[in-house]
Amino acid sequence: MKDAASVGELRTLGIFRELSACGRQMLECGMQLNRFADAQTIINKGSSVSGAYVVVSGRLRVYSISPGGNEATLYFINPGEVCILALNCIFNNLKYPAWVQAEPDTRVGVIPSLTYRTLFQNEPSIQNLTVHALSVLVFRLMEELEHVHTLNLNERLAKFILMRSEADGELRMTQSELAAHLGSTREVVAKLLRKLVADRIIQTGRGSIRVMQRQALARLAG
Amino acid sequence: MKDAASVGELRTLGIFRELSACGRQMLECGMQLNRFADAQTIINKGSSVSGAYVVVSGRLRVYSISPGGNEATLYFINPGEVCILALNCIFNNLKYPAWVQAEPDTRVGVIPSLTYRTLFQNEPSIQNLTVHALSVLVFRLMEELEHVHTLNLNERLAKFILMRSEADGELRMTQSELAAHLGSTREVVAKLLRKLVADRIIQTGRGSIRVMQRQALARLAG
DNA sequence: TCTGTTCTGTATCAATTGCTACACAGGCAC
DNA sequence: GTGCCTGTGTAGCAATTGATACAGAACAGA
Repeated sequence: MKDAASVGELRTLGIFRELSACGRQMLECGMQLNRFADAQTIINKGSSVSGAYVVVSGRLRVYSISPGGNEATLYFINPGEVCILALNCIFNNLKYPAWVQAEPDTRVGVIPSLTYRTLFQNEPSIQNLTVHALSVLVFRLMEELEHVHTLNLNERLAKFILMRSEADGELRMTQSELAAHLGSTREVVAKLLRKLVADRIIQTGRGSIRVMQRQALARLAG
Repeated sequence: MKDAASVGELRTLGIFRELSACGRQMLECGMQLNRFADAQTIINKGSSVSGAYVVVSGRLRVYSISPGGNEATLYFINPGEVCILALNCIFNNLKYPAWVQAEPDTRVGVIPSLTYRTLFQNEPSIQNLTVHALSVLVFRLMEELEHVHTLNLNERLAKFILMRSEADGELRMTQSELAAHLGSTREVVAKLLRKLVADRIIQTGRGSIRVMQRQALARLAG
């Protein structure tokens, strides 16, 4: 790997700590680091997958696009997490089934497919990492699917704002992006936000939302 | 395992074929077989998971229940497949996050948690089985999530009937069950089915649907 | 400052879906 | 037969959501 700092960071994040010397060497030789200063799409649906993706810093967003062009966020990949879809593709020789977008200031390590499969066969820690990452994703997807089935858009919006806002209540995101995350349209989101503003539960600004009453929002989230 | 026929069946289904002698013995000693002659709920949300579930014959249905009481099918587990949620729970010591219902004439093998974790550590074939099963589930869930976001109920209904009907076009299922699978209500499903009947794409009967024009249905499925 | 772009605020109408209510048909037990 | 239960067919209204349209505010750059 060309970036020693990133190797250290990955260890700090709890990844690859228990590798054998052999495995570590394989990893450090094979891994490549990609930096994404600006938000940009880095994988398109149907792309071939070159390897396992590990987020070092920043965040990746995995989303689908409807025939009408609307986006819907499937899930996020945070620092220290592995892109499971890419793992799937590696293990099953599939094309990538969705789009991936890097948020600003994101660094991603790429472990070539062959390297990863070899590591998986020989390193218990990689086996556990893989299974655990898959497990977490399965739970997230099931939860999301359940929410889509059981909650209406207003509840999902409230939940999303709660989950994604910072400790100070700030959520920097345009209404269009918000709508994309929820698989809806900007106008509908704007209408729902309007009600929340009228009830003084949130304040809206250009490109940002500020939560004023966290508990009230939590009640609305069902 | 108390049922030699089932061990053979599982091998035929491609499971546990490549176990070491030691691993096979562990499995045969520890595995229990449960038979479900009638349709019944076998796991409730929040239950503790006693082990890994392998479907020998029949089918399991995993579903969630909304606060209002509506069911929504998350996915099915077919013969030769493992219940991944149970695996998740085993590896992460979690309670089961959904309900599971056995269809009539279903047999399920249960491998105690400890046995499975030991097998996972030592048997490459179990590692692969686990990762592959998780991968397949992730893809199914993502596909379902994408469909919920991008398709309307009519399209999802058409897709469901297509996927679940037999080769002769027969689908034995009440409209209520159909609605539960889709996370909707009977009345709405009945309304949509009515249109399909009027267009002579399907015929409806008590507890069954017969596909008359498979291609027309496929077009409607988006 | 001017201009073009992005984002927000708002209104209106259409389509979809959920909810309630009720009639009728088939099957089963008595 | 009679009554009961389950399942289907249908109607109508309410709520949610999507689609279209347009005006104005904030922002960036020339």
